[in-house]
Amino acid sequence: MDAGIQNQLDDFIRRMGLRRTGQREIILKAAFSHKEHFTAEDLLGRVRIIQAAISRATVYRTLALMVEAGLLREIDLGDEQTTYDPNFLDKPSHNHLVCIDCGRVVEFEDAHIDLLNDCVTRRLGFKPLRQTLKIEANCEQLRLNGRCPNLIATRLSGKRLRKKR
Amino acid sequence: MDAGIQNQLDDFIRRMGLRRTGQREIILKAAFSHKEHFTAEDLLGRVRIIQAAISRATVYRTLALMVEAGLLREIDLGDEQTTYDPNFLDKPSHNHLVCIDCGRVVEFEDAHIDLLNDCVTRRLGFKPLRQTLKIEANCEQLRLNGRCPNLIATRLSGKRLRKKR
DNA sequence: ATGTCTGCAAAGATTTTGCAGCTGA
DNA sequence: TCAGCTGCAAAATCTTTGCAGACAT
Repeated sequence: MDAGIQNQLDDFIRRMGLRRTGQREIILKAAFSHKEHFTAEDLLGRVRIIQAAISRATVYRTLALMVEAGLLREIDLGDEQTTYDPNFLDKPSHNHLVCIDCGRVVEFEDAHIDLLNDCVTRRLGFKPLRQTLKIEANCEQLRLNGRCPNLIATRLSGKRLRKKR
Repeated sequence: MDAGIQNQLDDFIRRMGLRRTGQREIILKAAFSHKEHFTAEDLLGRVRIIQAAISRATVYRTLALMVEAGLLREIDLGDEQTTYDPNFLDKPSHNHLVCIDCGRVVEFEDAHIDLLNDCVTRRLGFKPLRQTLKIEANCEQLRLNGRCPNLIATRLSGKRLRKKR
């Protein structure tokens, strides 16, 4: 994990008159230990591997704190779960493409998209702050070759495709 | 409500081997009686005005049915509520702009955005199916004039700004 | 006739909260 | 010191589900 992230949270904590605690440090580390998106429960799982004694409530509270501090963003991948994305620090305006076939999520940036959305927003009389673009698409490889390499990987990993319930 | 919507649901029902019921008809009417977005609870409220005897469970089940049939789409306006948008039949690829100041939601279409996203998606090796774009922005009028006409309207209507809890 | 629907209430899943004791500044 | 933090369990939300009777085809 980038040390700068720790500093950013510390800054936020200081600015808001909050406290640095061991729990917050561990939860932060857990949240940024991977590039993958995660749910609250995922994060609790990671945290419990590092140190078992942290409560679910604290994880939820720290999650809200990290979102508030701008370190994390909630994203909607369409699978009915509240998902957190730790990659907005590195790529502040990235977008998501979700493969309908395998559930794989591709993150991508595109300056043209950003620019165009900016123009459209201004034309509507607003000053753009942030945009959220999700593209759902089919895997072209699956259509051409009859199989999607990611589909197999996804199944092996036991990850859910779409709907949870 | 457009009579075509009724037909579209009926077609779907027939195709899936389901049944036409009075409840479904009423719930459909309620859902498409306005252009506004709504939550499950909003819809139940509307339905209860028409006929009190319909249960919450049936509303939830019919909501899922209408989404399945492609009549309605779930959208995420960032207010932590599952919101349904009845306007995708009229404007199949419209986007949402949410005013951070007043919470107003502006729907807009833009062929350039659609085209560009299509290109980007193909370049990534996928065949685009649907896109979801939400732009959060500040009201330019508020910045320039010190007040946002919609802010007042929003407050008067008692609508929640962002966060529910 | 019979497979689908509905209403009800109970169950589920996820997230929040009240409170007492603990801890960082 | 003392306001903020934590853990726990209970509460709160929102949504789904099992079941028995009703209904559409």
